[in-house]
Amino acid sequence: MAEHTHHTNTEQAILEAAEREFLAKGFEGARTTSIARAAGVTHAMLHYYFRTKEKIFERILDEKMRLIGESVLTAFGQPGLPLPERLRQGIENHFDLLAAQADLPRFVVTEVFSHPERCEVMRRRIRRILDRLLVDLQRELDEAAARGEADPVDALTLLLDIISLNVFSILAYPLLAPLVGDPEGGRDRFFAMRKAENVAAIRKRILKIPER
Amino acid sequence: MAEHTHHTNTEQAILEAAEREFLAKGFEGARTTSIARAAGVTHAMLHYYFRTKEKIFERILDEKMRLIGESVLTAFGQPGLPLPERLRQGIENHFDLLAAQADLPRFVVTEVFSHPERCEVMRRRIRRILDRLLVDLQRELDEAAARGEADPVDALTLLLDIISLNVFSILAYPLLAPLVGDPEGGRDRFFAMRKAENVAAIRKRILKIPER
DNA sequence: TTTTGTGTTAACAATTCTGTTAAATAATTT
DNA sequence: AAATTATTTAACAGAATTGTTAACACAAAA
Repeated sequence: MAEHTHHTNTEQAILEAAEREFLAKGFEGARTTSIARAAGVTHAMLHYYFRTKEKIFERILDEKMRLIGESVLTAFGQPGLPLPERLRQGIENHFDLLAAQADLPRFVVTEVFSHPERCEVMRRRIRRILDRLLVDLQRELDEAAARGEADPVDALTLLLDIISLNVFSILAYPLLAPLVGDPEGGRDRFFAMRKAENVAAIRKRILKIPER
Repeated sequence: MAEHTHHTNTEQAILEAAEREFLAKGFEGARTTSIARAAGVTHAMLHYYFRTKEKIFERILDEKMRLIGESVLTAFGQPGLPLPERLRQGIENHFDLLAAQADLPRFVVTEVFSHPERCEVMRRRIRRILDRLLVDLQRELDEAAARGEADPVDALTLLLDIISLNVFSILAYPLLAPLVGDPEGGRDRFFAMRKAENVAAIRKRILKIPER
């Protein structure tokens, strides 16, 4: 039998089990009894610490929404490098952050994108982050364009391109992996390929069109 | 009251209601009673025509998986055009097909990506479609590269780039729309912008790097 | 007209799931 | 130590959900 007494932190155990359950099955699919079992506590404990299933879910969802937003900021918010290098690093960081939590994008899609009210919450977070990022990035893009080193591009557009490429790569991995590479090289190989491609695609996106 | 007798096609009514319910709420979230109510039939009729909730769901899911795969094929499977034009048309067709069924990508993500066995089914469909497409497309890409009109690119890689950009645009629309354009121009404006950007990005992806 | 088979209804059975409660146990304070 | 507070348990209540069944209606065939 597992330790059943004196969880110095029952609350934490519940949260961790809940995170796994909700990420794997979504809100509707998750079962509170299953969470309790996985946490090694009685079913009633869930209602003692958090009143309802919804309350537990909100804790998890909030944390994950924060993480998704944060990943964009920490990936791209490093000024001081030359533009191509900054972009390359940003894309790779962003990709790696997502790859480290590969079930996160699917969770956000299923739980946020379909619920307008949750979209609103997420949107406010994103807005704050973009406000910090875009001005800066746009300036760099404009400067590079002025120097004739790059085509003029809208910063938000470019960022959406990056996020599209990265998120879809992670999201669709279970579907795509066997299509692209060897079956046993697997995950790492696939991720390496897609990461490189996403960098290459964005590099070219800002490339100055050669005059004839 | 609605017509309650002699539905010449009760089965169809159930399927249509089920499609709406499953697409909106997913398998776990969907309620058979809710489907019955929406179809205007008794709850027991669902079990008369289809034995279980699962059976109804499979019907819908199969149809939708087919549609997603088909959209790629019908969009890109039109040879005989010059490469850049063929790509532009392919991307736009694919985008439009998805936009016409905007809740489809989310449905596939929630219901397929998280279930390995469903992934396997979907993968076989995709494989068949790609086999028909890729050889042809790769040849065109190679020819263009040989003529010095384009950089050499792997066809599957390019196709994944396109699908990433298009799918994410549709998928994340509820989240992104207010971030990008005016609030009232809304959906059409957002879609038009993203579609144009995706074409532009892929165009540049195959662009030949200018020699200095 | 009787029979037969399909479609339909209403009520119900069985399960599952969330949330509650009262009592027991441990920890903390006084 | 006594009292108070916090945590845990076990049993249960209530609701919702899927699936079943027996009776019924109606059409077409025999």
